[in-house]
Amino acid sequence: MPELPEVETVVRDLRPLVVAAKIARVRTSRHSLRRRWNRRWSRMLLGCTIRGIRRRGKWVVLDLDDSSHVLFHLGMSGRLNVRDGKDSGEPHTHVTFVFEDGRSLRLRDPRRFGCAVYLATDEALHRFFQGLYLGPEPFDMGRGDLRAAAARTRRNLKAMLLDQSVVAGVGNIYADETLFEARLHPALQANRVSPQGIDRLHRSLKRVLRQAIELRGSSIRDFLGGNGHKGNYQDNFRVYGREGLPCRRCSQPIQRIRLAGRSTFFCPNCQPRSSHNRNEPNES
DNA sequence: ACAGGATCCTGGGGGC
DNA sequence: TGCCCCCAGGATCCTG
Repeated sequence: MPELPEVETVVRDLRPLVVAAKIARVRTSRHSLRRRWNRRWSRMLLGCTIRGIRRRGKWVVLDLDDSSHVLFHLGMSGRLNVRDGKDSGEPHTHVTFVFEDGRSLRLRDPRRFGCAVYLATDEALHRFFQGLYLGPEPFDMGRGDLRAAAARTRRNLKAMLLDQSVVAGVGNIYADETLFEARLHPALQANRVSPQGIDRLHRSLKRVLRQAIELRGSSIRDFLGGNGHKGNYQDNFRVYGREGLPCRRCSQPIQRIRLAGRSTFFCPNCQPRSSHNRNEPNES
C-alpha cells in the first residue's frame, strides 16, 4: 500500500532523524522477509554513519559513509520509524539499526512483503536497480517516454501504470486516481490510445502524485509517516474505494472491475471506453 | 514475447 | 460474542 507519495513522506520525515546517526548494533528477527537478510550485512554496517536518505520508486535508500547502501521496501504493510531507547518489543519488527545515541531505526512489517537489502558499493546499488528493470521516476519522465512505453505494449492502461519498469512508484491507488484525472478508461489498450490521451495521462500522473505528496500520502488502514503522523490524501480520492458512490464530477456511481488482478475503480461516464465524447461527459 | 494468474503473508471486516 | 472465510495488494514466479 505504501506507494510513491507514502514512501516519499516516510523519507522526508526520517531525514532529520537518521542523517548523521551512527550504527552501533543491528538486530534482525528470525522470520524471513521477501528477501533474506544476510547475517554478514549486519557486521558490515557496524560503525557506519548514515549520510543521507532518499527514495527511488517505492524503495527507501540509505546512503552510508563508506559508500555502501541499505534499501528498504515496505511491501504492503511495512513501517519504518525511529524510536527512542528501550526495546519496546513491538511485534513484527524484522530489522533494527540501533544507533550510538540509543535511538533505533526499525522496519516493522506484519505481512512480510517488504524487505531490507545491503549493497556494498554504488556499483552494486546501480546493478540492483538495473536487475529489477526499475523504470524512470515519474517526475523525471518526459512525455515522450510514456508515449514510447504505451506504443510498445498491448496491455491495458492500468497494467501499464502498475508496471515498475514503465514508471517507478505507482501502485493501485494512484493508478486509478491518475486514470480518472486523465479521463481514460483503465481497460483501454495502451497502444491504441491517442498520443494526446497518453500526454493527458503523463500530466495527470505528475499532478496526482505531487498533490498526494503535499498531503503526506494516504492513510488507509494503518499507514503512518516516518514521524507517526497520518496522511490526508485519502479524503481526496476521486474513485479509489468509492464503488457505488457518486462521481465527484458527474455524480454517476463509481464502478469497480478487476484488472491486472487488482480492484480497479473508475467513473463509467467520465472515463468512457471509447474516446468519442471524451470532451463532454454527460452531466446527470 | 507478452499477458494474466497464482503465490506469499497477516489483520481486519463481513456474515452467520 | 465468536468463528470462519475472504479480501487487501507489491513483487515475483509460473503458465498459456
